[in-house]
Amino acid sequence: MREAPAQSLPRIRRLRRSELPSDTIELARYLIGKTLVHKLSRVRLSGRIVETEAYTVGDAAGHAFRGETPSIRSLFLPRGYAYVYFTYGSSFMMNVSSEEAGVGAGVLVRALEPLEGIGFMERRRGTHRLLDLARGPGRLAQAMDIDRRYDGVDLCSAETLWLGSAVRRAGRIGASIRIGITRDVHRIHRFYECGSPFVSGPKRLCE
DNA sequence: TATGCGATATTCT
DNA sequence: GAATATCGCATAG
Repeated sequence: MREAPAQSLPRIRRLRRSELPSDTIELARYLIGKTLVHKLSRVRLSGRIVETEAYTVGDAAGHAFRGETPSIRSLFLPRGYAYVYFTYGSSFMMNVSSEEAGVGAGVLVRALEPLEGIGFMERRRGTHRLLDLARGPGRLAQAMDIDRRYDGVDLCSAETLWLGSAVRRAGRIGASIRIGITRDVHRIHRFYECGSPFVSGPKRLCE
């Protein structure tokens, strides 16, 4: 498998914090179509964000619901910081903090369309199936080599892991209930690019 | 395609 | 001890 030449992509510009909407749900929608970039010493990994979920203030499904503890402190940073945690004994997941300092809320990045470093992602994931590289939050973190080292980093200024501009306009954005939660299940806080095969979850949630 | 289950580790009760 | 913002494999249809 050969990698797509990076020069075929439009230049990816780092997003400034002032460009990020200061509301959790607006940020979740805004991030669809934007890029997540991880610069390693020899490769650059990047992918187009196609699926997110919002975990707002007062949301019983959100980790910040019961107040600040050391393990979730990154959710209480200003918008644009990474909150990375480990769960189910096997998966890391990455959120983007989404409110002002001291307020706990975030956006879970659930799926990417791989753009750069696809060979590296294939090796990390142990598969050559493009659709399975970053479809789902745990797979995404594994493909992008994201773990707790990145908990608390500023995605608007970090040298290694950052949010970038869109390489092409997002299609129509759909909304649905969220996946894998047991509390506040009714909230329509999941967003995705309609028709993208890189979106996770059952088909009935992708219309 | 859809559903079910076990694995696994960190955190909170 | 219980719960968990999941995954991958198994099985049935």
